[in-house]
Amino acid sequence: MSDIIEAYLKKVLKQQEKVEIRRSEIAQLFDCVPSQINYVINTRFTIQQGYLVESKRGGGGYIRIIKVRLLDESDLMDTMIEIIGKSISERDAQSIVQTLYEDDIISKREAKLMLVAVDKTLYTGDRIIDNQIRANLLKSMIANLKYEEPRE
Amino acid sequence: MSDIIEAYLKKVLKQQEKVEIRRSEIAQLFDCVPSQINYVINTRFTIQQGYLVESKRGGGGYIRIIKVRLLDESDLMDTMIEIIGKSISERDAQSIVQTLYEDDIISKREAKLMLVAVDKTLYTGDRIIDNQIRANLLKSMIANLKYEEPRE
DNA sequence: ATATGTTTAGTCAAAGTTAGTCAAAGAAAG
DNA sequence: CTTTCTTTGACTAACTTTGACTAAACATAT
Repeated sequence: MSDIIEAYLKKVLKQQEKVEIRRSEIAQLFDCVPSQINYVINTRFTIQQGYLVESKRGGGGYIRIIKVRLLDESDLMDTMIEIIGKSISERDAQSIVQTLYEDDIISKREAKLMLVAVDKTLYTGDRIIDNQIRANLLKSMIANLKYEEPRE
Repeated sequence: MSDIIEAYLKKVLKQQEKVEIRRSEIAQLFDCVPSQINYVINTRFTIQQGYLVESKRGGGGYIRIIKVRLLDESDLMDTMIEIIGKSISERDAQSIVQTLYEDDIISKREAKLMLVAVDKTLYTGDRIIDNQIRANLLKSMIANLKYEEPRE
């Protein structure tokens, strides 16, 4: 179900940069509870994945999803480094790598390398420490790409 | 039993390069416990045998097996993985990356990424643990470069 | 202006649905 | 007889669905 709703919204976003919905309407359209829409947005339309979400409650309320595409690669990478901060989950890290790949900043092989570097099973086993190591690695890798000649 | 399930999956993969199953369905089809499917996958669809496996749990979960093409240099890479073992120093790791680059197995950018991933300052600070993490990362990275996925 | 009611969306935790792990038991091979 | 491979199932982990409760914005009456 979540996958279907995600696909629907992304399809719209392929043609427009922005989509505005009424939560209850979409819920009704797909015959699910309204909060499922929040679940989809929280898991598939995060800033790490390159989406911005705005909403308003009350009469005339809405949820707006905007596909953000930073003009400059360097800006995008700076923003990502900021988002990563001191600690990051495996899932969020994967989203960031995915976004870099989709925005054509890294190749598929580079993406694979970065995904490996971010894999939780390879570190210490302690959640908190692992999230910090992951943040360190990911930030360093991205920073490194910034100062290298563009690929190909 | 395992052989039968293996044969079934490989038959599908002869025609499709990719197969997606629901673990419980296949288990039911062959009248075995679900975890038997994991056994088959772990013993017969490894990366050494040229298969990539992806999966997702929860509602709409799946197991996906993808047939990949191994690179010509994959034997050399296997040797490197063996040499790395359970633990490796930063210096030794650097020379392995260097070798990969000189042998034209990885690009300059890929080398840079790997060198970052192998940098001691990014881990825990404990030398023994760091050497283990480094070995895990490096082996996993090399293993992931061994194959090429079919087109999307 | 303020209070009250209505209409939205947000949160969170419990329940539900998959797949993963691991070790003990059983079977087959050497 | 011993070793290795396979089968099984109890337990765990990850992801999704659901719904009761909360919060915010707007509308209306006082």
